[in-house]
Amino acid sequence: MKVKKEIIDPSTEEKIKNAARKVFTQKGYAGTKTRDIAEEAGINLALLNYYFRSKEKLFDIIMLESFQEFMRSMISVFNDEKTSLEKKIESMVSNYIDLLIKQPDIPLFILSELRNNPNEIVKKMSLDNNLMKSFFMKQIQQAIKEEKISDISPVHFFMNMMSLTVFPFVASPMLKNLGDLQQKDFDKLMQERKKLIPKWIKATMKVK
Amino acid sequence: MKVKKEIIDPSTEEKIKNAARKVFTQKGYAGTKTRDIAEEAGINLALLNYYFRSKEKLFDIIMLESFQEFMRSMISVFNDEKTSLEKKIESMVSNYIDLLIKQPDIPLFILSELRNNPNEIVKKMSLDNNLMKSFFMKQIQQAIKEEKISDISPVHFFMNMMSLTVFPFVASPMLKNLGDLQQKDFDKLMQERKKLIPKWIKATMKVK
DNA sequence: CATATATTTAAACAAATGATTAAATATATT
DNA sequence: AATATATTTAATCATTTGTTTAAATATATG
Repeated sequence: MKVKKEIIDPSTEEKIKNAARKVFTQKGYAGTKTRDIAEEAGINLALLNYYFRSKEKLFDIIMLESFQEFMRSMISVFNDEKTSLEKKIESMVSNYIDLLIKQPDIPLFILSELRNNPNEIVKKMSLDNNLMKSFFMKQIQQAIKEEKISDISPVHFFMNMMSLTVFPFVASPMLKNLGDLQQKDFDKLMQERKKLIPKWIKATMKVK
Repeated sequence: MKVKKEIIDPSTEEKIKNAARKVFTQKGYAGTKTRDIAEEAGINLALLNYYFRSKEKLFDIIMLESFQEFMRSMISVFNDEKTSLEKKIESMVSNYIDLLIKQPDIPLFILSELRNNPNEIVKKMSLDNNLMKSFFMKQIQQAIKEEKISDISPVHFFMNMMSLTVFPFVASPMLKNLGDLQQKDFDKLMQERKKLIPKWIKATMKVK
């Protein structure tokens, strides 16, 4: 084992990461075999350990990246001091649905892995970006003060926004079955929700 | 291996099932080792196979029961022809939140296992209880016709109800971190939602 | 009580799985 | 070109893991 390579072949390393992202996301950490990743990447099994030392270290990298991607849309929007509360909700929902149509199984991957592991990554990310102290939360508190929206814990509104946006993707296998929907029908509903969810959120915010 | 026992000891069998339910729900199928279950149940490893033949068969039993429990609240409420649409929403949400406070990790268990397996159980259950043909859906369609609620696919309303109710539990590890909440705070919010969600749903139903 | 049947146990097996090794090949450096 | 370094490969290892076996113990039945 060399400590470090002076020159890396990005192609092989990337092939492994891409394969790992795909397989881990589909099957979870425990359900993924290193041989699955090697096969998916079209590389020799030993290369996985050569480039990433262990299954766990590779997983940590993939999880960190997935989590960052999942949070990125939110964070940039939340801390923008120029946009109104309404605009924030609109762009958050729209950004998320676009992301989720492209990568529908990121949330379930993150949430199901989080279940077991009080993951370091999440703790770190949460500290770095304390939601409760974001400009978004200040705007909600201000709107409550001005009696523009109802006096309910702002966390409810955040939960509602995430729930309405993310849950349909998390539950899509069940919802498709229960609702008798094809993928095409499902995607159409999700597109509709881009415009509907902001309206719904605003309506709920006025409920006493 | 005997084909069938004439007399079974319900105590041992139940111990295994209870342990299996706990471990499978926490760690998922792939993450669960038969030895984990045996240890949790306080029984000899071989008894698992003696009573249930294999890990997979035991899992199928647990999954079926969990799924049935998850659907039961919904189905009985949905097909009741005596209650109004409003009352249905209220009792559904309230039933679900009570269930989820007691068993918070059932939904994530079901959804994460469903991700891989286009499970037979779900297909069967869905056929038996076609949501789209339930009395609940007829009531929504009727309300749309009478212009009491907005003309949007009824599936949206169903999604919204499930999202607002179930998602906070599925995402609780993340929400607790992001929202800086203790378990106590979280439970309090969920109790508040029992009354809030029905109001929110009704508000969204009038959004054009 | 004697015998059959059911349950439990410790030990072992076979396959799967994460990781390593040493040799072979490719690539860079002088 | 010669040498050093990096990458790739096939084979192997050590553990883990689901399952089975055969013997021991408990329980029921006649």
